[in-house]
Amino acid sequence: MAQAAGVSVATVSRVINKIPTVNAHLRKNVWEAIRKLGYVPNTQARALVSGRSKMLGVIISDITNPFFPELIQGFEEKAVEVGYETLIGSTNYDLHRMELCVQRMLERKVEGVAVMTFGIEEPLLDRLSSQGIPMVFIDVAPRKKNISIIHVNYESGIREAVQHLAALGHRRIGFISGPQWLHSATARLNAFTSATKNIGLRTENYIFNGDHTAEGGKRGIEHLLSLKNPPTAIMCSNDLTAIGAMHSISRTGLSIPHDISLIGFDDIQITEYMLPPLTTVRMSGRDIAASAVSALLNPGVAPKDVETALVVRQTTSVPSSSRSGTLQKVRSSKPPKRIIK
Amino acid sequence: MAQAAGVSVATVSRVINKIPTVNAHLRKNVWEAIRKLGYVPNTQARALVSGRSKMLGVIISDITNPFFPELIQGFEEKAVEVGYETLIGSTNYDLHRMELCVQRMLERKVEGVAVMTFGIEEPLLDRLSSQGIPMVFIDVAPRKKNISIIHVNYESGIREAVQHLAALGHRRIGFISGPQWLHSATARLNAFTSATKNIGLRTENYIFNGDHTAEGGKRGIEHLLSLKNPPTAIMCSNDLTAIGAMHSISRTGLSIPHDISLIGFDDIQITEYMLPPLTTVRMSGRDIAASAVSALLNPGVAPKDVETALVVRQTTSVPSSSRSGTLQKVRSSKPPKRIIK
DNA sequence: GTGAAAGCGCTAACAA
DNA sequence: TTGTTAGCGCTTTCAC
Repeated sequence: MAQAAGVSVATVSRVINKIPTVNAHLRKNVWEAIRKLGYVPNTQARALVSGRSKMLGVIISDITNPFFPELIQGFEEKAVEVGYETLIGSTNYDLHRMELCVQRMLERKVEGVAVMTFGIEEPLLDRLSSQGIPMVFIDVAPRKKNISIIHVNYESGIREAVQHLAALGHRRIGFISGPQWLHSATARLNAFTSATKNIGLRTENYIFNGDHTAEGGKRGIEHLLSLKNPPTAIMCSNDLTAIGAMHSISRTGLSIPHDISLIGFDDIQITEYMLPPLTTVRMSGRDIAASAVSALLNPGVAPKDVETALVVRQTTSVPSSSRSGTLQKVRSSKPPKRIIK
Repeated sequence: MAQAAGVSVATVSRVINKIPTVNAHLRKNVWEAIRKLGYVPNTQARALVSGRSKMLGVIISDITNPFFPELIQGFEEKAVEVGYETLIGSTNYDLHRMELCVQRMLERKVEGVAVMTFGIEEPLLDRLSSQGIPMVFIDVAPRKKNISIIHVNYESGIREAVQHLAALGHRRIGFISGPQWLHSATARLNAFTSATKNIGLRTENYIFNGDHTAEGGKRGIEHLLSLKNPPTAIMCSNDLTAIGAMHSISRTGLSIPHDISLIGFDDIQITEYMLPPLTTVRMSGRDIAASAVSALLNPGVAPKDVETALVVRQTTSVPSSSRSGTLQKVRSSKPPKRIIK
């Protein structure tokens, strides 16, 4: 290659790395030879000598969790943008696979690891940490050098959602939570509690402990609707829960949003295709991914928080009690059936 | 590292690569030193000297297509299983990004590329091909050395679906197709046509040209239901289309499956969460991924076909016309509303 | 069975 | 400004 252009390998290297001190003429020759020979620099060799692999790792847990695809795609896109490759590892909650992931990351000499799984074993973390590899976590992480944390602002979106419901006239708002050991779940519950308290609503009896599955959503609905004075609106700690809730509600013959309003959390892709499309609080996987990439590349600076926001679709409306009341006359209790043609 | 174990680097190499001709005693020493020092072999260096990167590339097009996550996850899993890393490139239908993807794959010296996007420019393909890099495509590909093709058996699943509908008593079955330039779409349409013809059904007037989007599904329904003698069951070329169809149908006041049966294709994750859960033909992204990985690793042998199969959920039932007829008394036209407690 | 040494394709010092 | 050279961490001959 070098001789094809009539120069030394060093010059080729300089041209490729766009070192400005190269004679314009030679530079042109080199580029031509590169094109003619279809030459492609060997990243392995560059990595070996420079000590920089130009790779970033992401570790995720549950591959069936519909939140992750957006996260991964966002990560990959952002990484490519700044010249990095992405190594994906999925642990599927399996400790052994988690170990393998860490090992792979170490072997490939990644320059940073985003741990998007919930929890990682200390010893594994230490292996990464002791190599000085920057890491980034969501919400919580052991305090260590070169570990940064992306904080998600659950409050903003959930407050918006609560206020949206309150503005619609709802006073009895229920909440189906996620598992209590999950930080992001308790944070959402807390955000809900304080948002409702702030506007003078009491919700103690309207909280059901779910588990972030559709099944949990179903159970939550069964419980909440069996109350003597059931809530007229229900928020769910994630979209999967809300979807389970939708199924359960529709099976009772009640209609959404007419008889009961529903709000999810996450805004996974499915939600807009639900019937009716689910109103939810958006937590952007892309934002988290972007924040993660820049956190890994700038280990010193604190990553910026990720905001959440209400996305109003069609599962919320005024409570049915107020519909027949004097205040509002919204529409007949069911839209008339319309047969095409 | 080598001196820590009191041996030469060559011996360490032999131990790590499990060359059997190493003294058991020394071997033990080496492993101990490895553990004690937390030594991790440098993959870049190994790749450089061995000429084998142990990486495989996947190129996908539309990152919002819900079919891909399963594909990618399956690929990654399978690749890790056989000791390979996965490089993902998403083109988003952008030619320039496709070029970048190919360039990245070349630079990282991947040992194979699965092109899961629909279409790739010849010159790009040649760059890969001229390096002797094995490639794998779905359904169609230029005939070249080291290019293999995974054939999807669309017929089997679609035939099953048609027969399922016919067995239920449907005689007027519609089809909302995908875009005609897409091979996988025309293959599905052909499979449908021949499956219906085989059992003596005429469907010429019941075929609508969709585009594999929910929007296309909506338009398809509007057209098909406006026919003088509308179909009692409709199959869709993919799940997104079926989801659009569901929305459209429900908006007319008709109910699924009571008034009209619906079947999708792909079995993306969303489908089981639809209301009601969508009956569909499963094309496993995992199977395709697994087949792709082994095709790349064994460029000689033809990869095995991927089968499709009907997954019966709740969007199909006997046609409403036969319900009130003499042949069948299935159930009252609507399940009675049941209020919990 | 083990070690010494060459060299994979590059980059970065140093010379010229 | 350009070329020469050492060496990144490993595998693989080739001696021993």
